[in-house]
Amino acid sequence: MSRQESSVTVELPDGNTLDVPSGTTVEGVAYEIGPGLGDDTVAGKLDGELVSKADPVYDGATIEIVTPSADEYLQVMRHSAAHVLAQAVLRRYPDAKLATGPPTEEGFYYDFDGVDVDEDELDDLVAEMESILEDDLAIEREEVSIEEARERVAGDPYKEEILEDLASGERGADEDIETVSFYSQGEFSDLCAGPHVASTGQIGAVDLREIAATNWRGDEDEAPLTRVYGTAFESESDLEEYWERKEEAERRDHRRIGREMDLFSIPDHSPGCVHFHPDGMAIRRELEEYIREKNDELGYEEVWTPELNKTDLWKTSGHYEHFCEEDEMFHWEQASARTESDEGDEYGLKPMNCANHVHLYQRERRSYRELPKRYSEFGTCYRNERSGELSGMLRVRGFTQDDGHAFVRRDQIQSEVTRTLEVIDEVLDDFGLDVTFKLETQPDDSFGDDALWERAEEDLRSSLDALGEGYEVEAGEGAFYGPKIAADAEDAIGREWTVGTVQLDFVQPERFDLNYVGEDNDEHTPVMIHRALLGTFERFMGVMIEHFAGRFPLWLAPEQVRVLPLNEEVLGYAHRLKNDFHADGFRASVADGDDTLQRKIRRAHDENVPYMLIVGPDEEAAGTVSVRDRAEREGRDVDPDEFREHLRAEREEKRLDPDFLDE
RNA sequence: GCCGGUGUAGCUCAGACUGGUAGAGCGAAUCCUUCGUAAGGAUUAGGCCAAGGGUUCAAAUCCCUUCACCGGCUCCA
Repeated sequence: MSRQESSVTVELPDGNTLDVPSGTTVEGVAYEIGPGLGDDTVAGKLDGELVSKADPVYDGATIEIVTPSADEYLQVMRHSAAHVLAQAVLRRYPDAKLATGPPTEEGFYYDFDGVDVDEDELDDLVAEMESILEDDLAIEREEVSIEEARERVAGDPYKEEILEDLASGERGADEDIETVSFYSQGEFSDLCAGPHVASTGQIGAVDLREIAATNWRGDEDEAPLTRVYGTAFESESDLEEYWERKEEAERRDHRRIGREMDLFSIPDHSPGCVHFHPDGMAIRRELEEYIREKNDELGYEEVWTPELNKTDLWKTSGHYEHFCEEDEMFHWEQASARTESDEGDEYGLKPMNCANHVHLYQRERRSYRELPKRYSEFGTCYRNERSGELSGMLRVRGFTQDDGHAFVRRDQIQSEVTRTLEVIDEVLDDFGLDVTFKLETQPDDSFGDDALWERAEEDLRSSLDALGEGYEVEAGEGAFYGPKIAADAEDAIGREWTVGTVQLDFVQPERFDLNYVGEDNDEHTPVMIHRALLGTFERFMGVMIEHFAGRFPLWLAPEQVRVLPLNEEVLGYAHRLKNDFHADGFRASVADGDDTLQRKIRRAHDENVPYMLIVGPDEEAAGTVSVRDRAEREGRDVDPDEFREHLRAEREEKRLDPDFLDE
């Protein structure tokens, strides 16, 4: 292929290539393809990166044209909406200093200094923004020299900083930069790489969500800023739909449902520590039993080790150093007045279970024939998470992991990890959860040498490949002792939470000097695999509550069947039915208060009971029941034995929704 | 931890700006009602207004401190 100085070649999404004169912009390429496309061009993507339509293309780039029908359009529009917000804020607060205002997954935000708004004023700001949209101001791009840009941003400390970073090539700029771009609309102008829509009128609908505080560059030591969150959509109806989704997320909030269904509480006297109420514990017990079965299948031996250890243990393992750096370990010197010794011993609450399992491994001399040696434990750990991090059951200080450690030979790593991943996949599938695997690699504060890390990451990669489900890589997110695979489940609000994990650890076996006697009669160092299928019972239950919105599958439901007697005459029949369910291990009750039937039904629905059995004199006489499920379906003249048999199957197969009344 | 907000009955919230006897709905208890597929009626009980300090003749209300929670930032299972 001959390539001249004056032309560049770009690759189009369909795989074809196009030669255009050097310096041609994204928009120029679009016109080259077709005038209609050119007219529609809003922005472009060069090698996947969103750029302005005025950006020149470069040789070898893969180019995509962003038009109003593209997914990226929303992002562009929201970026423009952020500018409109800044413009509106400046109209009301002329002295405000602008920091940054990017689009986000859900909308956009803009950070300001010198703005003191409260939630009540958001409506006024929205009105101001809407008037800017109505004015349909043209959004214009301007390329200016660094020198001129300096003059323009003079007195705006944050913009000055951004500009200087750009000028010195620090913020991702790969070449010397001579010019920067400004975007302006009406009296407003902002240093910005773009891209943007052509005019403010093209932003369909905007709204502001909330005010939050942040710091310049997200750094606590930097200046505090006020962040205003908003969102924008192409139409009012899309915006309304968005708010409905937010409301749905709020209705599903596990803290709200947990209180309403009386599942758990986190009292002020133990922040970050979940108290499981009887109904919440019923769910946890099911989860525990389920995981025990899985652990049995995987060949784990269940153990229990204490929460309290001397910190010496954690100093050997490296946890002490790691956790104390962030002040995350609960530890103290225990005064020893009784022994009159000068110094007390230092104790701590375990932040992880692994060191205790190492002790169990280490107690005996191990042969290669014993490996993999696997210990599992529902171990309760404590970490002193910073107060601002705590969040219901999802982020806590005291938590119980469905933990397990496998001590393996190097040649066993891949099959062991793959098998564990398969089971995690299977487990999360039983809950109907979408899961994404992430490979998290060596962090900055890692222990152990790089060659070990490389090898460990390679092992995990090949296990993930063997699983064949695809995965994402998160660089630098691994544990300090080894890389890990995180199984992330998505909650109702679209947040992803790490539930299961598999972590490789070459470091602790060395620090504890673990070994086994190999076939060759020499000592070898085993590798530790840390893993959890659900992660922690606390977090997993929180995710479950939101995922099911409190409408748990039969096997997890705190109350599975409620018998609703029509009147006092049939109380005896109702209780006999309930006792039959109890005999089958079901959680069942009789609504024997003096409420009306309608009221009893209403309550059972409010409490998300999967099945209601309504019985009156007719049913008693016929020896039948009337079944109603929480999806408001009804079935009359049902044989109770047949129903119970169905229930056993529904429970056993962990079906997600009551299906006795399915057609 | 940082920035902002909130804390009143078991729950959801009025009352606070402008200091002057603490309110409602739901829930609970009791009684009436004995009911056929999402709220029958009446009565009663429930609060050291998060905790501590201050201002004042007087504080749920104004000020300060602490604690907890919520939303972000940052950090993690």
